[in-house]
Amino acid sequence: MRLTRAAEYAIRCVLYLSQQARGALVSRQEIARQADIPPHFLAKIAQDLAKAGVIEIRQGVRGGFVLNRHPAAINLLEVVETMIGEIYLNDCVVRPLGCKDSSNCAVHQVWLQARDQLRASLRQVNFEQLTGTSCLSPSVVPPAPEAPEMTTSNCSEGQ
Amino acid sequence: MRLTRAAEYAIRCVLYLSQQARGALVSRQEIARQADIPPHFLAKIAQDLAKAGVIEIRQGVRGGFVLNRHPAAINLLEVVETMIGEIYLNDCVVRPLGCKDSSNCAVHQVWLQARDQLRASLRQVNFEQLTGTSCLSPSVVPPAPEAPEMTTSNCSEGQ
DNA sequence: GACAAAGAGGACTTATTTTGTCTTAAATAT
DNA sequence: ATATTTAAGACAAAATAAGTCCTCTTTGTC
Repeated sequence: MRLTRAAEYAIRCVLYLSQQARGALVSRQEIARQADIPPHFLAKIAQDLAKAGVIEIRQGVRGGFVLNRHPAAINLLEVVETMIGEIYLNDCVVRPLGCKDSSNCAVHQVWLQARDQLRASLRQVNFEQLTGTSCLSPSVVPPAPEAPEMTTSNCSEGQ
Repeated sequence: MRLTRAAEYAIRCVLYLSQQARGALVSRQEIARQADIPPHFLAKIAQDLAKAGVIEIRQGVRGGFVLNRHPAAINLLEVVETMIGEIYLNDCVVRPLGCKDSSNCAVHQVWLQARDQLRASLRQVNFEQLTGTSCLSPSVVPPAPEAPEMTTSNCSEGQ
């Protein structure tokens, strides 16, 4: 019942890109370092994000990732579902054939509605909104101010 | 991001008991058979449900499980969280220490709200409401009418 | 054109969680 | 007493998630 790391990392990656100058190209290494994502894992995640049209990948010597759209045009649900597929909370929802008559099954209905509600919530939030005050905000993460307690603590993480 | 089988089974178990006469004692074997739950797995699940005060377990020759409260007094959230612990959708929510200032982190807030919404939805539903028309309803599951297509198809399952 | 830097793509490994089984012990009705 | 039924917990298998590695391709620079 938890978000996967891959989805977490994807959020952080897009968030970091959203905080850069519009159209800025950022290397994988930089993002990996700043957002605390295993570099090779980030490579995979980026590929998925690129397929979904969220970012553009530039190969070659001065390669890296660029945000493909304005942060306001990317919502949280899209990034999450790019990584984990369409959200569904139990099998009954995704395989209605298991129910003889899903539309009449009360249990089914509850989960279906909960899922829709969750998806709607995430869809409402875009990355422009998130850039304001996130734990990855420019004022918080960069090189390292004076390391008050924890060194690489980002939000949407915790450990 | 999915409900575990254990939680699914717990829902089916409580649902089945809710559909019996008030205070009826049902053997583990019967529940396992009717609700299509691996018998030994059901034993563990029942223990958790008993600890949570949802059911009572009677040992010995004519042993089995009894619903401890009226179905209207048991909500879906309680059964689910008995099995999987308190719902949280990402680590940031449960470990706010990972954020330097969680209350200001926009990402954190979104997930927190989504979680609360989900929990509220599940809390609103009790098992009296669910007994009406579920795929485990008495008219659907019992011995086996004439087996139209699928033999053991319950709701809140699918495969 | 050759070289070096950076990402693509996929195979592979490890870790973690979930699911399920089995075995021995305890309770209880008859 | 005995047979039945669950308790409790160790153990095994399977599934999923997380992470790493290796080879290939792309592209800027000299």
